[in-house]
Amino acid sequence: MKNQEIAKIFFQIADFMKMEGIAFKPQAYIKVALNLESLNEDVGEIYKKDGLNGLQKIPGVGKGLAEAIEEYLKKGKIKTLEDFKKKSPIKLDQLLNVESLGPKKIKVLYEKLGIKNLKDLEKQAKKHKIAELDGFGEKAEQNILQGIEFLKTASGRLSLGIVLPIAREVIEKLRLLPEVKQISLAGSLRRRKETIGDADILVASDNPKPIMDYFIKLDGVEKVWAKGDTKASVRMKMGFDMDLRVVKEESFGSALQYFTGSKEHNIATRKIAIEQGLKLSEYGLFKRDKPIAGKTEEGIYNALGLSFIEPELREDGGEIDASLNGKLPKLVKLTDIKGDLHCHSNWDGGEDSIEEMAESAIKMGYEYLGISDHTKFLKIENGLDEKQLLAQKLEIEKLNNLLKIKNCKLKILHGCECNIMNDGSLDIKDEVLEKLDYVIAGLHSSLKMSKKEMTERLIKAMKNPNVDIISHPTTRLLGKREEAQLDFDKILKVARETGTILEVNSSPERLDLNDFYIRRAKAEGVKMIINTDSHQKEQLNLMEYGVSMARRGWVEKQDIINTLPVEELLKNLKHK
DNA sequence: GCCGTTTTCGGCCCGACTGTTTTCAGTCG
Repeated sequence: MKNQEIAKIFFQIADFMKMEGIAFKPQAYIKVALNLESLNEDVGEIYKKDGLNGLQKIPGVGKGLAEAIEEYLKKGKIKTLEDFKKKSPIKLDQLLNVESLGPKKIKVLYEKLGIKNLKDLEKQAKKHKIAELDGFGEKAEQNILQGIEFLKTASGRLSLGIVLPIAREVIEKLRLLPEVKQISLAGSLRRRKETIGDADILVASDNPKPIMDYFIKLDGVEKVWAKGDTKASVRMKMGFDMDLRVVKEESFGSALQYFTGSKEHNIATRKIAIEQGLKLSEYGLFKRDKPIAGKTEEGIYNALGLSFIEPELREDGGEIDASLNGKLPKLVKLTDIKGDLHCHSNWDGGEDSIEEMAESAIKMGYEYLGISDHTKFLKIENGLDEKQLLAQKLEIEKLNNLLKIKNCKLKILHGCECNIMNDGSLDIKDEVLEKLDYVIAGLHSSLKMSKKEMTERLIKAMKNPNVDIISHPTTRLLGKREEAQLDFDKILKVARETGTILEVNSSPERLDLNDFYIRRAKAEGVKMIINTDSHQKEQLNLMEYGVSMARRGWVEKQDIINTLPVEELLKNLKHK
């Protein structure tokens, strides 16, 4: 898929143009780059099918950019970018990562000091050459040096699982201040993107000063980037930035809408406002200069003729049209989840016993808990063999009897997470798999196979009548391991035909399937299950992350089988 | 560079904060 490559080039061209002071064109490139990034179809395929005309059907693509895409498809490069690079040897994408540097300043740094890359930048800053320049100063030089340090220590975005709990802690502390009338997460965190650049928090108050003062002195704060009357930005010790913004209560809804984004969603909603002769900003929705909405987000959307759009959908991925036409999905909720089928016990080296896991599940109000320990191929995880699985079955029957006597509604289901071998066979004999309540199969080894081999391997496993669920289908580890090469269209087709359920793995380091694949799976009518892959009882709480991904994938309750009561759930499995 | 039932030309979302500019440009979101 060339989409991402072309998007990257368009972003680079836009940056060079900004550096040259070219107006408006950069936005045109950026818009198309964003659209390409989120496009489900391969531009190469579009071009093959419908040529330049097909390309021009992509929003924002006109004649010029269609030809640029064609040029890349044919030659693997785009002359516009090559020319920019020839004209200036600046490593623009590298330098733009430095906080406080933009295209204009980078241009000055190159012209006056010959700075081309991070190394030059650091050298000149340490020699105090930058502070001497017109338009720069001591502060600017310090900020550059700190920006370089940050780039060395942290590599940009952190996972949702790290940032969300910290941001929630900060919110709970701020909420205690008497000046705070309302408070909410905003930005990508509220939209629950899988990785977070910085955490945004919005507060409604008439008296911001004490809030700002308190915020910049919070425990987790390492450095204060900026602090004004209504806005402050700090660096957290955990390696990400947190922004706090305070607005008046009458603007809280419009500010929340604005700061939740995404940027593309905001541009789209503002356009709708403009079409209706209104003006939408973070301060409210205005008709001439009179506010007609702003207190609540619902009020803003409704005044624009839209029904409320859940934050997870606000990516300009069709949610505005769906809202206009009353076609928004009724998203699955955490409280819809009735149980968790991917949990490990101390039988395979997990931390807690089946009984302890069950106790936690009871506390969570679950109707069922599935124990699915690793199987024998995974020696490093103490994988169970056939004999151990049968012994485990007896133990679970015993525990279920005890639960019944205690009048507990929880039922423990017995499964396993068996290993899909290189040839697509499983590491546990079918006659034992048949005796379990359900079977999960997962890829855990030889993850670098070719696309064709990997796809065939997974398809063979899905065709096994004992395999109900495929765990973490793409095997990616966020920020650590690329997803396996798979022909996802084929996988979806076979999943639907065989009734195999795909897992949405809630572990924050996996989030696999991700939102993009989830939406495709739903579109193909493939059923999914949201599991935690818990290796200790506390991890049962990670369910919300998987639910968030599912919501970002436009998924409704009926698409997820563990929203069903236990008898219905079992009926939806291949296992009989 | 794109787009259009107000336009094929003239617009393109909009505001806060910083630093060094004595009135605002650049950056960020």
